[in-house]
Order: sequence, then structure tokens, then C-alpha cells
Amino acid sequence: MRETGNAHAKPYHHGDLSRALVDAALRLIEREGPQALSLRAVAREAGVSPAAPYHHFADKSELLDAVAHQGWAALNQQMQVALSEARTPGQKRTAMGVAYVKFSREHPSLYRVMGDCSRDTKSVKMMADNDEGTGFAFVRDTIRSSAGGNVSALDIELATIAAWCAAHGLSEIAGFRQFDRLKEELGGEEAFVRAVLEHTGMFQRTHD
Amino acid sequence: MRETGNAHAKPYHHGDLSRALVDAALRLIEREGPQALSLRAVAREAGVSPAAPYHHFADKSELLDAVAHQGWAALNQQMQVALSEARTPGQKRTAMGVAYVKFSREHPSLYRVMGDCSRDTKSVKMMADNDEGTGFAFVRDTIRSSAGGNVSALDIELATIAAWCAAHGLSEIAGFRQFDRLKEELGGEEAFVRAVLEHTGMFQRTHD
DNA sequence: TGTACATCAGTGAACGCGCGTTCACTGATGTAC
DNA sequence: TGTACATCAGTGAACGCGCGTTCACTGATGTAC
Repeated sequence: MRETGNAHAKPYHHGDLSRALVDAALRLIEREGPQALSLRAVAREAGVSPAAPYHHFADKSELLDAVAHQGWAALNQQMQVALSEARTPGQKRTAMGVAYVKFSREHPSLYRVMGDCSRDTKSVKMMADNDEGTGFAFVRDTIRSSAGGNVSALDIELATIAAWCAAHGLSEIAGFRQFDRLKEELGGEEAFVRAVLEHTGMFQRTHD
Repeated sequence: MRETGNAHAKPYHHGDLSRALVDAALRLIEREGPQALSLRAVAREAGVSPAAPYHHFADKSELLDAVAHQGWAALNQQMQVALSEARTPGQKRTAMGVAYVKFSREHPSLYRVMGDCSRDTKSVKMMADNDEGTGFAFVRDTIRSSAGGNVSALDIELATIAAWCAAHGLSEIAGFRQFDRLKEELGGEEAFVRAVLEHTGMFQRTHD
């Protein structure tokens, strides 16, 4: 068993430490929560000295950004899957909302990190300036196609943002114990999520 | 100038340190953000030794809870004001949403702390088990009165939760730079917030 | 194919920092007699 | 009204901790000739 390329007995040089660090961070985040996500802990998890990450990231926040980026990519993908599996615009829309909340609930700590990074940079990977292929664009397209031709781009944009707000809000709220009874009544958390999403804006527009 | 009750030249005993600590925390949070909110910093801000808070709070999280509680109380009150100033159910609902988001945007750091505490305790002061007098109850009542008599309590509950999700989501998203152009177009952030809230659930329910 | 050497990607010890919390203490207050 | 004393609410020094980051270093790699 010579020390060739595929490297058991871990070689001095790692090969792809950059990626390994992000993976380690994701593992750590999942296992111990977002407050455990220190640079040192990530290095430890990756089996590397505390100084090693600095050859790949300028500082801690740059590593966190990479983690968040990975998270948004995964979330966008989940939404695309949901989109492709639904038929009517209405179904598509709910399905994407459910997929969004499901992702955030299955990876709550990662989702929190994603949110923190977005807050700091004042933008969001889900919605780049050219947002082709992002969940945001999927939702906008769906809303556009269900709105009909004579609705302004502004209205569609606002409705898309509103839909995003609903999904994000629910992502953070769905876990509260307060709703345990309601969830049980409805047959589980996913049913609860779907029900809330389907009640979004209901009874809102009344006479006057 | 004797050392009587009203105590200039700060007396050894503070009088109402418990309240003073919460006030100091609020000041600090406003001035330096939520990550600056350490027990020591709060004590410093209140002009007291680092050990003093332990005579009033078991630990840091108990102090934070008190801060969050204060925050929810203030938010509930703002919503009540908004409620009392609007006439129709539709106006009431939007006004409360706007008031909610306005509060969270004016005190983003406090709002974040409120959210963190809620997450940890898995409940929320805005929505106690007996939620009389909370913003949540105001919204529910408003929705109930705009829904008409033959709508189930479940539907009303779900619609209320959905409305809360929208407000919460928007609270966290409204600050993103991505929306700067849109805000300007609409005439400022409050107009933007109102517009998004009014587009909540729009184009959602289509034929099929 | 070998060798010299620049460059790259790690190591591990150390820096200073602020944190939450504890401890023995002490000054002020209030109550019993 | 005075005095003894228990209790309360502060002090400030100290604890151990993990953090982000820097530094001089060293082992591995790749390239020029």
C-alpha cells in the first residue's frame, strides 16, 4: 500500500481542503447547531490545524459565506424538484412553498446561517441580481403564469416577494411548540405547513 | 445635599437594578447590535459590577428573556394603536401588519433578540396560551370579523398564522439591499412594506 | 532522468480578548427588642 | 428612641474557557534546466 494519489494515512497536503472545510462546517452545524460554528471547531472537525483554513478563506465570515452559498444552492434545487413534480400553477406554488419550508425545517441551523449571511451582505443567494435558476425566479414565473396577461410586472414582483415572506416566516415559526396541538390535529407538520400556506392572504380582501 | 432617598451620587444600593439592567440592555442592543449583548456589557452599561446582575437574574438567558418580554409588550402595544386607528377589517389588518414590520425595522436588533428567545423557548410572548391582548389575538379577531359567520375556527386560526408569517418574513427581508430600487419606485420603505402586505396571497387561488 | 529551488499548503505555539460565572467580601438597610 | 443583628444588594478579583488570528516554521509538490 504505497502512498499514491488516493491517499490513505492522510497526506500532509489535503487535496481539497476548501471543500472539506465547508463539508465539515455543514456536518458541525447539523450536529451541534449554529452557535458551535467557530473557525477552530470547523478546522478540528476537518482534522486540520486551526491556522489551515486561512490558506483558503480570508477570515471566518468568508467560510460562512461559502457554507451559506451551498445551502442556498441546495434549497433552490429542492424547489426546482418540487416545481417539476407539480402540474397546475396553484399546485406548483404550494409545492414550492412546502419544499422551501421543508428544507428549512430539516436543516434549521443551516437555514439560520443562511439567513445571517444574507442579512449581513444585504442580499440573498436565492435572489441574485440575475436570478435565473433561483427559487425566487421559479416562484415569479409561476405567479406570472397564473396571473394572466394583463397584470403589471410590479404586481407580480410584489406578489413574489410576499410569497417568499410567507415561506420564510413559516420556516421560523413552524417549530414553535404552540402549534403542536394544531399540527397533530392536521396530521403532522407538513400538513400544517401546507395548510398555513394555503391560507395565506385568505379573508384579506373584503368588500371595501 | 444629603444622601436622602432620591439619591444623586449613586448610592451603594441601586433601588431598581433589575429594571435598570433591562433598560441598559435595550440601550446597548440599539446602539451596538445583538452580538454586543453580553452580561458584562449590560452590567457595564448600567454602571454596576459584572456580578451584580446575578442578584436579579439566575443567568444571562433569564436577562435576555426579560428584554424580549419588554420587546413583545411594546410590539403588541404598537399593534393595538394601529388597530384602534383603522376602520374596516381590511384596513385594520394591513395597519397591524405595517405596524408590526415598522416596529421590527425600527428595532431590528431587539427584534432579533425577541426571535431568538422565542425560538429557544419554543413559544412567543406575542401569543401566550391565553393570548388575550396580544397582537396575535387582535389579528385573529380582525380576520374573524372579516371572514363572516360560516368560517371554521380552524380556518381562522390558520389564516391568522399565515398573516403572522407574512409579517415576520417581511420584517427580516425588508432590509435587503436588493429591494432598494423597488422601495424608491414605491416611495419609501413603508410604502414598499404596505404594498407587499397587500399582495400577500395574490394570484394564489386560480381555477383549479 | 536528476537535481536545485521556488512555491504551496500544512503545523503548532502563541497573542490578546471578552466572556459567563463564582467567591469571599462589605456596605447599607430594616427589624426586634 | 437606640442598639444588635440578620439580611440584602452591591464589589472586585479571579476562575477557566474558547475564540479569531498571526507567526515562524516545515514538509510536499512542481517546474526549469
